[in-house]
Amino acid sequence: MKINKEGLKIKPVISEKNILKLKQLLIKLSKNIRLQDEIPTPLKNIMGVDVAYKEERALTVGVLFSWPELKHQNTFYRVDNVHFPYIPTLLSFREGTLIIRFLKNLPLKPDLLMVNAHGIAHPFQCGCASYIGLLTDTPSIGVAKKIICGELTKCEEGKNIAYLRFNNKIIGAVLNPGKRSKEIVVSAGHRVSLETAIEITLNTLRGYRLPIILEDAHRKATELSAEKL
DNA sequence: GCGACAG
DNA sequence: ATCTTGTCGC
Repeated sequence: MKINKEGLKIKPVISEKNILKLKQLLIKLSKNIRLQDEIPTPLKNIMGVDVAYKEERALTVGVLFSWPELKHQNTFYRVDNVHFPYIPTLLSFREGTLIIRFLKNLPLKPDLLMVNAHGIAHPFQCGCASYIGLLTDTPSIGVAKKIICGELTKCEEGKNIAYLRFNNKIIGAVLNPGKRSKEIVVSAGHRVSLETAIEITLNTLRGYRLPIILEDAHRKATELSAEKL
């Protein structure tokens, strides 16, 4: 049995009953999400966040980039024990909680957050990016590599984008639709419109699959976890 | 009832 | 996500 100064490192088993309650909580929280643009003007920076795991420990990273220059400004990180398992649709309670804890201990408050997860393009309309935005009252955008729910609308003529529809509402957009290996799914998290989320995502693509901000956050999370965990 | 299911 | 060799494609 693995033990450290923080106590027993055991992934808690979540009961079916509690899973249902958490799903209901997400549905309830989704009603507080605001989808109009409420970002600082002018927008000065964007922080990309990511988490790397090693056994039952997690290293959360935040990379701050200036906007619109997109220059790296700073890197912050924090180490925690993992307290929740990965359960499809409940990523918020595993990773979201870690990122929120990280953000609340930062010496600054980013203008906008970019998260490698879904925003409202989620079965309960409250993915990890929305959850983080709501609980920290910060504008947020979700960018994921796979669709978790919704159906693709027809790709507009000449455009490289298709919208995601779920429950008869447009919940997100897929860039590079078709080739599943390169597509990315963009959705509003909180206090940002889908149009703005798409525009910012498109303007942060630099030849990698994900926005440079998320690629950088992911790379630093991996590097730091190898060194610190 | 069955299958799908971000990181 | 993470564990990992060779391998397919631009």
